[in-house]
Amino acid sequence: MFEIIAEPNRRAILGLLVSSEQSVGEIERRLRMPQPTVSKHLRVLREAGFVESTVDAQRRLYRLRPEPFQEMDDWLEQFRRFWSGHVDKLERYLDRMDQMTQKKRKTK
Amino acid sequence: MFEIIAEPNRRAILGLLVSSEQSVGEIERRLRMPQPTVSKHLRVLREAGFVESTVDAQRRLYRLRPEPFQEMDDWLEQFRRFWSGHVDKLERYLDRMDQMTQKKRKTK
DNA sequence: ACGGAATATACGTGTCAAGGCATATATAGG
DNA sequence: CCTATATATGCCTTGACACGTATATTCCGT
Repeated sequence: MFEIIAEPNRRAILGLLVSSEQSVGEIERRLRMPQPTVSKHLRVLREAGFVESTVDAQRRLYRLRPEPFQEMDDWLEQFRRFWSGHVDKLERYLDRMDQMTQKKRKTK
Repeated sequence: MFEIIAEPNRRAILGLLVSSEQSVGEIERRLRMPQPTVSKHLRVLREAGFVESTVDAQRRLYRLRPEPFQEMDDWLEQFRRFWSGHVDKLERYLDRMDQMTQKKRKTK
């Protein structure tokens, strides 16, 4: 999942789709990306579950699926706790205490 | 930044460091990862700003820096709006309306 | 059927990053 | 200084993946 969004073009595509579903051609024009490139990235995104597509005549419309984003959000959650103000400062304080304790042991 | 966390070993390292700062050896033992591998990944993480290190005799202690996580969180924010309940349902509804309108145009 | 629009996919190429192994470097104690 | 511990880095290999070009496939109107 994280490997998927590591690619900048795919992030750009996702950024477009968050507004509304779009066809390959629309993505192509808005991002100035060659059509085969668009299709290839969309395939990756589709297979990874980030998007789903529907057929509209010759057009394929792509839209976001929320699940992978929720999973990423879950992963990020642990770090959010880490960086929220109070916890952050306390952790650093305790780490410093811990270091001092260890240094005392070493010098013994 | 996203390319950094695309690598599973690095995510694992970050997952360890969220609890408390650690030395290379501790990471090595907890993740059962060869020492040079740990060092290499830590270097990548350090250069990308995810971690910072301090020296404790022969040991290098690594700890998290919050900024990259905050940036990722910001990026995810747009999708959070997308998947929050009400907006999500409304969007889908509007998309369906949009599709119907287009189909009517086509058949005209 | 044919032609056109839209898109998916095949094929080939070049780049790059992860991992393994070896070695260099940093720090401290005796 | 020597020895020990801890870690960083060099070198090489290899597989993954993005991209460009070409072609195949899907769908529809006439």
